[in-house]
Amino acid sequence: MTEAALSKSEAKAWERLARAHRLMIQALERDLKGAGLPALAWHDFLQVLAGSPDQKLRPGDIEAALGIAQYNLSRLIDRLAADKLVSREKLADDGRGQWVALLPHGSDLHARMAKQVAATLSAHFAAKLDGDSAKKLAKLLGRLLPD
Amino acid sequence: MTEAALSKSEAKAWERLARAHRLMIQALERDLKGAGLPALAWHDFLQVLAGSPDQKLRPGDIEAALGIAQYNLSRLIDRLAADKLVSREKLADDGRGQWVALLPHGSDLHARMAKQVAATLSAHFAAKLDGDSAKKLAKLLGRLLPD
DNA sequence: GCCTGCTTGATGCAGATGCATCTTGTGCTA
DNA sequence: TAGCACAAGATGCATCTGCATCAAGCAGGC
Repeated sequence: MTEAALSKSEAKAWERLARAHRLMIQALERDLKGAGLPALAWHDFLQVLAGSPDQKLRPGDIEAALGIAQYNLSRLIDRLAADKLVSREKLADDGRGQWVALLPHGSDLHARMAKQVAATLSAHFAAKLDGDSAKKLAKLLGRLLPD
Repeated sequence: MTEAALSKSEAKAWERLARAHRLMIQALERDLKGAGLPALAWHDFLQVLAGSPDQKLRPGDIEAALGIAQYNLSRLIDRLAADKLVSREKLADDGRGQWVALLPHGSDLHARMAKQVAATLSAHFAAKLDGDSAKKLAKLLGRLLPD
């Protein structure tokens, strides 16, 4: 950190990115709650599991996919498991590890949540991006990501 | 919420937006902590105050500017006030209201935090946007915001 | 086999957030 | 001016997050 001049447009881009993100998150949480569904974090978690080949993953993989902390994930699994949405299965060949597997009830819930999330994204996000704006936006945002 | 089909690029745009935001927030919090500075929320709060004409604002204005909840802001002010960064001043003409005013110590802290935030944004955000990408990105994101 | 170090996941505790509700003060209206 | 609705903030309580640390299992060298 020697000198760190941010141009006007760079500062504005970050400001708007943060603001757009906050507004969308608020809309998503509001609509989920309005539909009597759990918080967005549960959707994201279930989504990752549902998208995996065998409907089950190691905690470390979920952690990486969601970008959340280990201790945080551990307790998130606790809560989902308490609701019979997922199950923990001990690994056969490594006594430390476990699989987190999606249960039918969890699959159901994911479907309902995904539908609501898609509806909110459609109404408050996609609807504001005409033509190929979404594609352009995705491309620009891609530069900010690793790889 | 009848039918809510999201196109591939729309879904990808949102996914990347969320991911880029998360990574930047993590970098910002990490670097602030590494520099022995408070959390990003304090920076944003101080920033709003520092940018106001008289270095003081009504809680409602801060709430709107930051997009955070009233009860949340109330306690955030508690913490900043406890550190002598801001002061609460009773309104003369309305016994319910108050001004939240920036104190010298708060102004100092804001300057240091802003410097660190700019450094992190510069290194992890701006550095990845060449040419007029930042401007294009800001423009696209602008469509997602109200007004 | 046994010590050492590493990996996986859990947990006690403090701080932050969300939610509902309460308190205090204003202004309007009858 | 008494009553009532409404606005501005604060607060009790439950949940969630962050941090440090811990327990259990594994792997490698000796």
